[in-house]
Amino acid sequence: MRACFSKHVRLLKPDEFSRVFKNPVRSSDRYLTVLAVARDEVKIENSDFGSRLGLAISKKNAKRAVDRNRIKRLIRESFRQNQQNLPAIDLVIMAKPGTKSAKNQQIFQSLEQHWNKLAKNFKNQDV
RNA sequence: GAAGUUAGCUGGGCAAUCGCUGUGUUAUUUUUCCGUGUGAAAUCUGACAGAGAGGAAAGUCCGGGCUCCAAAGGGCAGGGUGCCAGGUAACGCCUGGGGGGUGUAAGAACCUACGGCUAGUGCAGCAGAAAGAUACCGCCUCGAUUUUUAUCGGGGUAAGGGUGAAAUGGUGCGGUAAGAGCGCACCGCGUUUACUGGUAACAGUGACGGCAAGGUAAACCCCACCUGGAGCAAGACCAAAUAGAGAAGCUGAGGCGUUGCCCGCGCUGCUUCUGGGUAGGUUGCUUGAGGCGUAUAGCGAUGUGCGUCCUAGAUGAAUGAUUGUCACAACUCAGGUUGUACAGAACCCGGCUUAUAGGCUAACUUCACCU
RNA sequence: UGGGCCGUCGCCAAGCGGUAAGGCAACAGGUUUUGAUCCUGUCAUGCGGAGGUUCGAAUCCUCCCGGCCCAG
Repeated sequence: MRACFSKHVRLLKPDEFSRVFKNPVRSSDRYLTVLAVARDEVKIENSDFGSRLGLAISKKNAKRAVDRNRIKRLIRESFRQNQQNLPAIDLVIMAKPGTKSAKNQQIFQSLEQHWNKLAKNFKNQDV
């Protein structure tokens, strides 16, 4: 699988977002909160397997547009590199107030921990 | 060379790897249409080529284009601007000039909401006699009482005192009962007037007025000029749906839209109940009052001619990440370590305002040195 | 992205050119055996910030800062 990031691996519609917010598995640390839900079986039949990503970076937590853009880009980059390790889930990532002052490497480390944690969780559920 | 002032430009560079979003070419997957040409259209995934944040993209404070409302029409109301001339698509912007003010070692510079209180109305707490036509103290004079002092009453007076942010031109001389532009000289003042210069604002000179009662228009207002409303979530197209149906009620001088109101104009029956049901996509969307170079007119803003270039177009929202190296800054004996301003397009332009590390250039002023 | 509104004490607020009302809360005192209620007093703490107009700005004007609402 290629490490690409195009439209069909993102959450696009309000319905998809609200489905994640409704009943999520949480994973959070001081920088980010990750919400995850297993994907619908029916929809998976039509498209390819894999996880999908949605971002929710509020103006409250990162006031400047530059910061918001930076956070989103870092999350996408990390997701792109790690998506082959993830199960078929929908993710929503939210920023916390401390995120904007964190360095790029710190955010990457935080994200990797989240990926590992989620991968373990969902494998256990399947078993 | 140093310091200062002003104006303009720039906004880290290069390389490697992995990605993202448009465009073009090409291959491929799937679908649809005509109907069977290896057509047309859409779609998916690759490859290659070339492109991909700003000077403020920001604040949304002005002005325009564009779109709809009648390609906006009349009146009132409302809003805006306010020395003069020019520039511009337009402006509350810019350029040049005038008046006023600030400031420096330097008249280098900088700032300026700068029409009209003699059209009318209003306002000025406290203090003060008085804040708009004024006599508290004081000064002078007349009358009465009185030996005088003094007291009371009538009148004149704004020179002096005191209050205030502000008190009716200033100084001197004359003049007077005391005073007063009452008169004169100088200075100041001016919807007065003549001449000169200037397109004009205005400036200068002379004469005249005797100063006419002040301040405040970012107070109402008056004058002159400008101004229709809403905004790309405008609007257009495609598909679904609001449908259609039934019942009841209301009115035709009605309802809806167009601006706050009145006209005018356009569309049209309206309301409630029953029942049923929802989904978005495409376009607008980037070639423009465009950039660059050059010639030319102009003090300048800017205009004109010629040549040349095509340079983001996202939509849960692309323009990135990592590494190396160079540049700069801070720390450090060195090795090295850390950091690199303000900040992210959303229909597009012209301004203004605010934020901004560092670097570069030019002009002017003063000082120092050399010839 | 566009359009609109608001900042006055810890909270709710009036005032809109002339010394910034009032209520709640807080604090102190009184009443009471104690507490609540009630009474009296205090509240130097405030007009979001910076300029300007004015003799004088919370109020008028300009520019910023912060917050809220509406439009798919």
